[in-house]
Amino acid sequence: MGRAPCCDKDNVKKGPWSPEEDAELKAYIEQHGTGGNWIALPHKIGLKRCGKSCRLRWLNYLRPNIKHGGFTEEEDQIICSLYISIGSRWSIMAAQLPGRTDNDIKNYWNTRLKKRLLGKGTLRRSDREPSESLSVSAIERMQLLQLQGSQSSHLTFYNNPVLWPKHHVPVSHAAATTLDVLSGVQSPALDFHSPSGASSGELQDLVGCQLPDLSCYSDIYSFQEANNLTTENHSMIIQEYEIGLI
DNA sequence: AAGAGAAGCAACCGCCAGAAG
DNA sequence: TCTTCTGGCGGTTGCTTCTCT
Repeated sequence: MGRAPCCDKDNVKKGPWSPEEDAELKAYIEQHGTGGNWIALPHKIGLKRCGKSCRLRWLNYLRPNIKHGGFTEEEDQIICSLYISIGSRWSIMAAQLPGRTDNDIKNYWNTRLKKRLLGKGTLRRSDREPSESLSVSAIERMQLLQLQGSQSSHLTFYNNPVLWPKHHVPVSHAAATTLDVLSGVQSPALDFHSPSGASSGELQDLVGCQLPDLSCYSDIYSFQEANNLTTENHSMIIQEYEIGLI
C-alpha cells in the first residue's frame, strides 16, 4: 500500500546549508527543474538532505528574484492590512509582495512590525487561558483594527482593492450595506451577541445573498463590544467571513 | 573588553488536504 | 476504498549577531 518512505531521516543532514550545497541545488534546478518531485530531488543531485529541506531552501533563498530585508513603507502597509484582513496567512501575503517569501514576511512581522505597531504589550500565547477561543492572531488583528480606526483610513483593506488577495471575491454592495445597517442598528430580531441568535437563513433573507452560520461570530462580537470596536469593523469582519478569509 | 540579554533570521517540526498506489 | 506519501503551510526553535551595561 502507498508509496515508499520519502527519506531516511537518520541519513539526512540538518542545519545550515553550505555554499556548496546551495550551488549544487541551484545548478540542478536551473538546468533540470524540480521534476515535480522534491523528495526525489536530493537523491538525483546526491545531496544528503530531505526533499522538504531542499524545497524550503530553494523557495526561501535560492529562487531567482528573491528580496531579503529592506521592507519598504508600502510593503509594511500591505502586510499590516493583510494581517488585519486575513490573519497569519503568510503565503497569501507573499503572493501579493513580489520577491518576498512567506518565511520572510512571517519573520518580519513577528520580530519587527508587530512590535512597532502593537508595542511590547501584545498578547502572548502563554498569557491566555487554554479555554479562550479567540486566537492570538485574532486578538492582534482586533488591536490593529482599533489602532487603524484611531489613525488614518488609508490602511483599510476594503477601501483598497490592490490589497485584496487574488482569490478575494468582493462582497456585493447591497450585502455590505445591509450588514452595516444591521450591525449598527442592532435590529431586535437579531441577537448578534448570542450563538443562538439570528440564523444565517434569517440574515440571508434580509441581505439577499447566501450567508454562513453566524454562530461562530459570538466571540468576535463579544470581543468587539468589550473593546469598543466600531460597527464598521464589525461588518468588515462579517464580510471577511463571508468570503472565506476568516 | 566582556558578559548578558534581546533581536533577527534560517531552518525544522508537525499538521492537513489531496494524490497516488 | 483504504492506507500512505507528498507538497504546502503556519508555528516554533535555536543559532548568530547586535546592543546594552
